[in-house]
Amino acid sequence: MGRSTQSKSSSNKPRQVRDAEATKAQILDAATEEFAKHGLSGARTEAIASGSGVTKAMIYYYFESKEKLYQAVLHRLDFPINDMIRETNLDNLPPEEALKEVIQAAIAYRVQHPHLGMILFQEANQNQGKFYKQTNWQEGFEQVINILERGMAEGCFRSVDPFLTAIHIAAVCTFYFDAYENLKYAKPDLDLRSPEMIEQYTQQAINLILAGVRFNTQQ
Amino acid sequence: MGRSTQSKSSSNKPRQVRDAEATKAQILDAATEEFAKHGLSGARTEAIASGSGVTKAMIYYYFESKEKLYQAVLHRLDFPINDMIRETNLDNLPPEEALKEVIQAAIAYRVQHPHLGMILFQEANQNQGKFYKQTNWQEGFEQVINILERGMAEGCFRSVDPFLTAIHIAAVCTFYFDAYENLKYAKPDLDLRSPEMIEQYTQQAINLILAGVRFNTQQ
DNA sequence: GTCTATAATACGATAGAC
DNA sequence: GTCTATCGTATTATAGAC
Repeated sequence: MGRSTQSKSSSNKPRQVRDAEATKAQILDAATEEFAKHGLSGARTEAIASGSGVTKAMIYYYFESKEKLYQAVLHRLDFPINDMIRETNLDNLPPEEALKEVIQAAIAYRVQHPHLGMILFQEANQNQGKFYKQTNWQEGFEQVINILERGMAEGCFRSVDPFLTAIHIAAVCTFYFDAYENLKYAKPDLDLRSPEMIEQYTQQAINLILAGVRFNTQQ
Repeated sequence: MGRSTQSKSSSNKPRQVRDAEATKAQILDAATEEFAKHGLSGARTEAIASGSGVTKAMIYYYFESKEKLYQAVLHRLDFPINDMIRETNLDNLPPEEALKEVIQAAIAYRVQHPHLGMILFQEANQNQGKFYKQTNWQEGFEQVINILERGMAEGCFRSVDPFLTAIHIAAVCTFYFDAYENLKYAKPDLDLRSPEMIEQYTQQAINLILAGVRFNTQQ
């Protein structure tokens, strides 16, 4: 039957205000959420329109087509995290510290961009990463691999496969958010998105990964 | 424009063979793949029909509606892994061994059911776990938590939050498969689905998790 | 049990007024 | 820059022949 469009607390702001950048941003926000939920093919332009408080026609006015809008969403999510990671100047930190920083940054970014993970999964499974290729997500990945290799060379990390271990680290940083709606049923009394839980989750992730890669002779 | 239906190597078997169970199974197989890619709302009944080599009408004949078919798919994926885990009789194994067995079983199950992860993610994000609640996935989760608690009590695991650590273990066991289509671009020369890579991935996962939770005084 | 044909609606995209 | 109205097609679901 198709899902009920119409929904969402369609922002009842008086539109007709002619602010191009604001409108574009509203569309992108709503589109990000819609594409995360349903992927490129499953997303409904009407849902994006009502979610952003504008009409469908605006989407085509600014973005030409659903596919172009999708690419714009991907592109907007692309760079900030790499910048974040670059800023902390990881090469100057000892490998353990660098790894901790990356994990913290990745999780913090995920808190700010809750839809990122599902967008990437939709992209992988629906479009076989066709659009993903055009993005720069690889970069963050390479960073982690570098840290792992440096840690092994310096003797503070045990011998691991850096590529597979980087995948595992990415897994730990993203799964919590992507599976949230299912996980919440396991502990109905807990608010998994509260700052306290996120903080605990971050700590547990760091502890697990660092203990997992550390070369343990002493202690 | 919608995506191009029509596709898929529509099994050119001569139909009209009247084998109810076989037809149902074919529909469920194709539906599993389609729902994994597009979720409940995004899935196209025509794609499921052509993917299973029958007509749309058959889907409604056997499953009444798209939503009922979706629930049937979820239900079919539900039990086997819990059985698998139960069979190995984890309570009789030392915690480290038990954890290793669970990780191996989970990954092996994922190899056999490549669409499981995305189905669960779609379910979480598209339907807020509405249908997930009716399944028994919690059970496997509890098993891992039990092992972790037992390991801590016996002093072979360090002090971890068992719930969050179980989430991290689940993450490591599923992310590799769910992100496959994106990950493959990072190492184009590698076949991430080859038995050798899966074996390496499994070993790395076990090593990382065990090292991550082990209480390390010696060695 | 399986198919073809079709009804009813949903959806992507555009035209044209303001 | 924004809206309403609408076109053409895609899609769910059903009716009815075989």
